Amino acid sequence: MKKNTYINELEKFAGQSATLRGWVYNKREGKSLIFLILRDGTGTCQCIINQQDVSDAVWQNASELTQESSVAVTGKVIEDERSSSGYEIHVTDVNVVQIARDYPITPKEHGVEFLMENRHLWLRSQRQWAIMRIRNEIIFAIHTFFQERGFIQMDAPIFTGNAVEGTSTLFETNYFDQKAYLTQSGQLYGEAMAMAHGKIYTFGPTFRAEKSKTRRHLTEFWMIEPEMAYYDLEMNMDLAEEMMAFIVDRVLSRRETELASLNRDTTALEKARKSGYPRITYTQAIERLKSDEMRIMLDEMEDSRKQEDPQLRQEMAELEKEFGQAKKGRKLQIEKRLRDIRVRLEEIEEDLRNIPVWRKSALEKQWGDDLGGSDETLLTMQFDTPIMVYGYPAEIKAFYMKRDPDNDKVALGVDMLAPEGYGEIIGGGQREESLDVLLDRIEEHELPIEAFSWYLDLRKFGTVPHSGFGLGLERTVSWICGLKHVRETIPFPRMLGRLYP
RNA sequence: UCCUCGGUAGCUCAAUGGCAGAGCAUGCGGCUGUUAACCGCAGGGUUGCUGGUUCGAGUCCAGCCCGGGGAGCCA
Repeated sequence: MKKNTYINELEKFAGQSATLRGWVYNKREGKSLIFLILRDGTGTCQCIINQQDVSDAVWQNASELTQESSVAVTGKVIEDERSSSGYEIHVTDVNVVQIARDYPITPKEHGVEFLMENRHLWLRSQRQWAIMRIRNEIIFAIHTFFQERGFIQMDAPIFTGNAVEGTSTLFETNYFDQKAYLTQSGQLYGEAMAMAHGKIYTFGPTFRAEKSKTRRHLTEFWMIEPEMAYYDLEMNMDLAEEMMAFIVDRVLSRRETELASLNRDTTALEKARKSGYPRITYTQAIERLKSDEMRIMLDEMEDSRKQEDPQLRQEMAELEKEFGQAKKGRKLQIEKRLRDIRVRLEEIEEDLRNIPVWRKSALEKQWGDDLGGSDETLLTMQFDTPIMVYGYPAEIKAFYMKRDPDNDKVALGVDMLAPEGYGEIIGGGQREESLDVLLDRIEEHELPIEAFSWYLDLRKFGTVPHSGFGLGLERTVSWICGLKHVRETIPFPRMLGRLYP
């Protein structure tokens, strides 16, 4: 096959003839002109077929093309503002590879259920394309960040013999007639690997069998877990925020086009591209939640939703009145706006139901309670960058977390919370390095000590202070892309009730 | 598991308990350097399933199935 020319390198071929191979994204047809929007994986480009410039056979080929038909198009590359890529092809030849019949995803609007059933095809659309390229950039940034700092990537096993923290619900499998679980965290293995290499990170899938149906949950998601010997909590937090700032900076500088095509407001991201995120203790977080300022913020939220509702309803009534005598184009506009208003009204209704619950959860919070999703959202609303909350009550944290030497009730754990309501994207902390303390903790948590024999060896043979954290890839992608749901951040999401495609 | 909203044409959605509709998509015809192109015509329905109330059910009631959002739990 002749060498391909890709749409994202068309500027090199300006004025020359080139052959693009790809798929028909859309087609507009006239009497003697066909406008083809071709996509090839690197971008989209408008191709113009003028009946006067091509043979009858080529014209015939072009008119038979349908959405998502595969095709090779040859023509002259011309700079033109009217094309999405800045260049267009004045076509001289069209070679059809396959004509696609009845492609289900039209360039119109579709519902979530339909799109999820067609995820294998949905991935081809502009928006999903942009998200996957940003996901890739984030993955590349993570590897670059750690590799440049001397971290070794080592992966933890996916089959494990025991439930690590004893709390989560895990997927159980039959491992040659023995019970095995799909990993919920590679951390304990990460600790072993850090004792061999100093600084390591794992990058792999993680599984949770919890029946969570929310925009932040998947049953299978990817987690990055660095683990470092001779690192305390503060060094751990420094690393976490440097990594996050590095990721954000990379995406902002290298995926501008993709962010723009997602309509992502980058002003919020700009503030996160440099490290120095606010750090507050768990105790300060509780104080904030119980404060007068929080109560006022919630009251204001409630009032603004209550005001917005009648305004939207009035606008809706006016639009519906106008609809009858509106022209076609205006009708489409009105329908779009009406849909947006309905979605917003549902959100308002839900917020108004939830705000009293959030208020109760926040204002009645006691030291020792865990922070819920709404508490995290309320806290992050007071900042415009990610924040780190550290020093949690030891009782609500895992057995391996080291306690504050100055306060036995406090564990040296840290969570990073993303702004704009995206919630926890990092969870981690300093690990307990003392054998005797760990033995006590395992007993307190009533965990089977046999399963942790190898883990305890790490404390017997040259134990050192060490720390690490877990970064949730999909939540990070979701925040950076400004998405409403993590299901769009992974090619084939696995969620409650979703195993196809 | 619980709370909450929903399921009508291939898709997105309308329809006071009273003749099931529109736009898009598809097919045919027309028109245009078009940008979700536009204009005309046509085909397209077990209103998620089962039962009940009623002269009459897409609409009301009960149960079930499927989906959205949230709680708990978490990244």
